[in-house]
Amino acid sequence: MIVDFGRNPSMKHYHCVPAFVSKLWTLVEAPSTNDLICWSQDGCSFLVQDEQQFSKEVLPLYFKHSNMTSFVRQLNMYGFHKVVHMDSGLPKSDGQVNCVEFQHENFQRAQPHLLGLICRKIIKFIINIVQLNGIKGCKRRL
Amino acid sequence: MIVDFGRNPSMKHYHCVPAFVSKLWTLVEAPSTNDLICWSQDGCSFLVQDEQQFSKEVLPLYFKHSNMTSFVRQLNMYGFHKVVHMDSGLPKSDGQVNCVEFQHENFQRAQPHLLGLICRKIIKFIINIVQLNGIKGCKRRL
Amino acid sequence: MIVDFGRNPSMKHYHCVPAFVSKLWTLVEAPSTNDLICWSQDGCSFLVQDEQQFSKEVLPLYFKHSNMTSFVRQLNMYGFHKVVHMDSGLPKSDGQVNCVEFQHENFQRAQPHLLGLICRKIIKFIINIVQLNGIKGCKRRL
DNA sequence: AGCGTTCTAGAATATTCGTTA
DNA sequence: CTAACGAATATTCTAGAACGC
Repeated sequence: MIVDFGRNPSMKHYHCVPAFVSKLWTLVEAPSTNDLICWSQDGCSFLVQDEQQFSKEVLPLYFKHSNMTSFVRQLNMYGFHKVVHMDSGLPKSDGQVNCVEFQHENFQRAQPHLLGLICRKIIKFIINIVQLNGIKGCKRRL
Repeated sequence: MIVDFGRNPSMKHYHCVPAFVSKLWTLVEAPSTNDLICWSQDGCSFLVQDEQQFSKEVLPLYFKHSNMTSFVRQLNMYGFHKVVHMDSGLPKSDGQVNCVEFQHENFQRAQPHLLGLICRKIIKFIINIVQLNGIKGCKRRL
Repeated sequence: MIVDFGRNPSMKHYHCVPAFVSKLWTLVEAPSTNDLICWSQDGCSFLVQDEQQFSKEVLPLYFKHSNMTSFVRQLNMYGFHKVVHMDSGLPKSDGQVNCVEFQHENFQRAQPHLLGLICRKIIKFIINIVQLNGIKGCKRRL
């Protein structure tokens, strides 16, 4: 397995590592955004320091949106879990920024070889009414 | 059903008309881009005059991409069909721009009340291996 | 039915109108925060002009949190729907702030008598007749 | 027992890439 | 050859579920 540590978000992603996971790794590693997103001290999780600035400035560099909620939906989709802090939900004192932490057992600093183990949860089923382009009709119209 | 024909892309679209169809209508109607996308003469189809310029300049104003292929995929998804021209496939002479034409029986000039009849083809099925967070385990970790 | 239009968030809420709905009405009506949350032009929906500033400055005045996601969860819980705009998700030009719009058929300007019709969705929980510890296990770990 | 807050998941559309007919 | 489709991930809006009050 190969992981690309390219400096810009246009790096390739390889077949064993989903695009999201590859981008996330690059994102957390990137020194230029370490003030907004970085590894935790022990390297077993990552921190987003200022959710609002992060979503508006960093997310669109890697994804087609700037919504923290979409980012979190993807994290959950890949099995990441929020690390809940004792003071979450409490009002912040002045100048204190919020801090969000997420964790996945196979997403750890200096352990890129584990990334291939992170997989997306598959949607269980979908249905139903298929709009047929004229059931007996031709599939091509001139 | 209500469709908003507002002049700018910030107008709403309502639940009976899918976002794509609502955007497409606005796009074809918009006078500012009539040189790139417009109704055909009889109003039963629409034309894209310069595929390249259209995809790079117009699409990102309405969608999260600038790829003609993604636009076409959506058109097919909603039951639109390409109108094949006699000279398609022939080499273009200098200065002649390509022209693409698409059609849907419920997408016609001055007939917005038909838009609600245009519906997306539903994906027929999806499968499979669900990553279980520990089958017997909890769904939430703190 | 009585609705309290009190100026401060400590107003009472009355039995026919849930606390959340009562607070929401007060919030939208309040002139002091009209730059962040207000009625739409036709009075059939309400707008949040700057999601980030709104969540940090206004929400904690009325609720025990400052998270937009919690606010939205409540809105959905009471049957409100987001009104999707055509340009949603597209990159904003300079100085252009995001705008979120929500709607409920019984939440309209100058129609407080309708508020009593807004009710919370009932939780559709499944009763586990037999407590199957070890099989279904706990759903949360501490 | 019901409401409020939080974390996670469901469900539908959107985007991409590759294949089919 | 190419229009149309399959299939997977991505993004969005809404709902499920746990827990505290």
